[in-house]
Amino acid sequence: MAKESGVTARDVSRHGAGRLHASGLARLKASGLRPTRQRLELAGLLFRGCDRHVTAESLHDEVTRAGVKVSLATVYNTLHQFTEAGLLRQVVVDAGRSYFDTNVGDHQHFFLEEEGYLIDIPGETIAVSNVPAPPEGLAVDRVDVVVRVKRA
Amino acid sequence: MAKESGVTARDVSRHGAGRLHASGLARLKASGLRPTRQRLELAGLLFRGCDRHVTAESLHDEVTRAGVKVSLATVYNTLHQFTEAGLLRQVVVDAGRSYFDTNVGDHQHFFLEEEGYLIDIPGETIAVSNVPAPPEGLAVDRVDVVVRVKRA
DNA sequence: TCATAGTTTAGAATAGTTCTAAACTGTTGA
DNA sequence: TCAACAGTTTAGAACTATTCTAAACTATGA
Repeated sequence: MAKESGVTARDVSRHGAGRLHASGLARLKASGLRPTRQRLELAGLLFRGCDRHVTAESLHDEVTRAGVKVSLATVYNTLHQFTEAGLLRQVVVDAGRSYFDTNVGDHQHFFLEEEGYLIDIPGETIAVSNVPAPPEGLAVDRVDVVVRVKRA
Repeated sequence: MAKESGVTARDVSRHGAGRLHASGLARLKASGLRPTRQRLELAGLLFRGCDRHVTAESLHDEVTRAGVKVSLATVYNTLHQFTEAGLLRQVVVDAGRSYFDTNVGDHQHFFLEEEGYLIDIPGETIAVSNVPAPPEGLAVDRVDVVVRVKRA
């Protein structure tokens, strides 16, 4: 048999829950993260195409429900590593729980507090103007806009 | 001796750490909150004029350092009651810790993550335009802007 | 002054997250 | 191919911020 690279077709079919696509593996490699079973499964769920908002717990539930065993600690580690690598963006809308967004482009959010639910607002949509210069010695890192909404 | 109202001059001089001003007492009364020693002390610290940003812990430290004994649970209760009453506004900038702002008017914030430090940006300064209509069944409650800054 | 409803509190409990150290696994080089 | 090693995962402990509980306390109105 040919030399095995880190992840084989056998691995994929054996742990197929989170459809491995090129993008998951490619993203991991590009970030210098070893393509382990756990990271591939999580990447498979996160990057399967549509933009997603997850919490550590929601993602852990999801991967578990898919029949894959990944510890909650690993989910936390992975979310942070992916964020570090620029594959995810952390969204702060709730003191007490962290959300991660697979859309890392410039955009903002609607946040439905009652349900802990986020909806993307494309970056070109909202315009924030006249942001004042920050005090001496500080530089703007990012401008976050959260449109808090309620059931009408 | 004349009938004592809830809070006497004696109370004030005895527990004087947080200079009782009309505004603290008046605010409590207007909100239907009993002017207890604890609430008056906390109101005294919070509403002494300048706008302030506190966390439960920072306020608890402050009141404790002032030589006044108030439990942390009471600080939490009080911050929430004041918020409920519209005397404070809760600011979400950090998943994991809640900030409360004595400025309840329309305004936004600089947030220095490294130090957990907030700076007000007056309401008229920043303009947020083209906020899209929220999805069917939802109504905009508030638009929060957080300008995250770093030491340059 | 008394009764009562509202308030405070210590300490236990909880939620979300991070840490630890031991077991495991992907990768590399021979 | 395989040993060795660095990187990874994990269970469970630990930690932080916060909320809960139930008993003691206090402001208020009669």
